Amino acid sequence: MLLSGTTQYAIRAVVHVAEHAVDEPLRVDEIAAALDVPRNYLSKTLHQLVRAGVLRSGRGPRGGFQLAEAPEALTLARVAAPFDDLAQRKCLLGRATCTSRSPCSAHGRWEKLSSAMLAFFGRTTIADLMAEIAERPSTAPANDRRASKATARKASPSRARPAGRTRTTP
Amino acid sequence: MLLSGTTQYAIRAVVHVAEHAVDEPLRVDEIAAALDVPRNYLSKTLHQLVRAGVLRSGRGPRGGFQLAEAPEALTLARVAAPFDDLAQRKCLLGRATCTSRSPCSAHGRWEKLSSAMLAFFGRTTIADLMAEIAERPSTAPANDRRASKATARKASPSRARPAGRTRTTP
DNA sequence: CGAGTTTATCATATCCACATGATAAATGCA
DNA sequence: TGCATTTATCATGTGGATATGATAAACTCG
Repeated sequence: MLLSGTTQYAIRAVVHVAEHAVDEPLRVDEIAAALDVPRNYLSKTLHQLVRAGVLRSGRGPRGGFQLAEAPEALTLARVAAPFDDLAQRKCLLGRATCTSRSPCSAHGRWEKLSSAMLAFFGRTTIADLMAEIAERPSTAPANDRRASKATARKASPSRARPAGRTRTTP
Repeated sequence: MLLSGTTQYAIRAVVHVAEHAVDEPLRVDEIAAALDVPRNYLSKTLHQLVRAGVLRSGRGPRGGFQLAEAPEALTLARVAAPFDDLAQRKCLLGRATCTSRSPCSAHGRWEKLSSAMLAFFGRTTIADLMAEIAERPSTAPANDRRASKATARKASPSRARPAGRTRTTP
């Protein structure tokens, strides 16, 4: 795999949180069920994302996970960082020191692709991956305005919560 | 890592064989020493390459490993195939079925890069990675000329062989 | 043939990513 | 305050990639 399983969990989880934890935090159980991923393992993974400043968490009733920043600010590189050293892929043959000064035999040919990959992870954001759910072109917004999500407010809560007063980002 | 450690061994080993096993086969001990990888593990790895039709092997005195085909015919994809399912990297999030019909959230954005990667492995050959030793541009290429090594043809054989009659590809 | 050399293969060992289950700690609320 | 809820953490298990060491099988050559 290109990314470790844990990193894939992390990206999918953060996208899911970004999409569904708009009003109130989302609990691990819901995320794990939605992604079909082991609950306790995901819990640990999410906690690492909290420490990395990608998510925020709270315990007890009304606890759960939310984004710590706007999805447009969360690059895949940031989400993957705690689990995967992406820069390591710069050398195809795994040499720790593979520079243009001391290149491995594949260096010159691989360089362009590896830079493109790093750029991809550095530029693609969680918001980019949310696009397809957000899109709802009934009124046909021309290009990529996923802001239209605002119209479809509050996608049906998968599990009925006591439905207390809605807390809007305390 | 992008490629598994074993795959990296395999590529480096095949390049080494291509460069040094021109007259007579090369023994595992020499390859393992040159690459600084565990001998028996490499032996097993090389054997898989034999079964894959990348290398040829022989036992006993005058045994060892040679290329089974011209280095121009050996793509990285072929060398990596026994160890690594490169096509699996087509989906960033690891979904088995991730097509344009049923795409993961990253599909559209990742597609171009993943195809470029597959193309790279399908087109780059062992000969390409030998280039720097093979090249002998006595007419001075301006920058980055590590090719000057090439002038010192046939780097000293690390271990003296009985030096019998040279057998040229039977 | 028989001795020596070299790959092929087998039986284990080690390490790490991934996962599980139980318990602790924090939080909200009646 | 005390109970229910939810994350945090700990102890442990499992499987596969990576290695190791020993033995078997094939080959060369005197």
